[in-house]
Amino acid sequence: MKHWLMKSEPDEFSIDDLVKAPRQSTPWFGVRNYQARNFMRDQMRAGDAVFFYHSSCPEPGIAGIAEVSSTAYPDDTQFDKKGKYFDPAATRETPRWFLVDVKLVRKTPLISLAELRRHNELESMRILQKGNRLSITPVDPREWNFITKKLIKAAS
DNA sequence: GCCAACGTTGGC
DNA sequence: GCCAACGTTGGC
Repeated sequence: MKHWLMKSEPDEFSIDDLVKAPRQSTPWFGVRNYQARNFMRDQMRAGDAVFFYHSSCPEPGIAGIAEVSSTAYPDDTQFDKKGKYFDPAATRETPRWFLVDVKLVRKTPLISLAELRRHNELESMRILQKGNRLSITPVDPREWNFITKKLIKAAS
């Protein structure tokens, strides 16, 4: 089982939206970056663990734990001519963009970006590197354990 | 709103 | 294949 961090802007889709979603699950639509797509398409498996991260907001940070709940399949929004995720180069026969379903495990107290930066154990996390913009990144198991067993526990 | 960092596009 | 220009991300 792998561990991941997936960013979402809470104005678009927050941890509370996931709590309220049917079956507390959502297709992770709208990813338009090849590296992030490849993680979903090639490496994610049902049962993989996910940090749900709030970005581009007043208090960025980890807002919950989720899990991958499907293998990858084409992102329907690429075919929607009216939508903002439309991709004219994509066809039903050869889709360009893929997604996985993500299901809530539990909402957690917010572990802020500032808090994450405070710990040497996490200094190599992708999310903390300067210039990092990738919306889906792998998380080292040791970092996963540190965050869940130390930070989230202490904040709960 | 600013701006640094990064990814993509397109002319050559 | 190079690289300048452009658009986007995301913290602050």
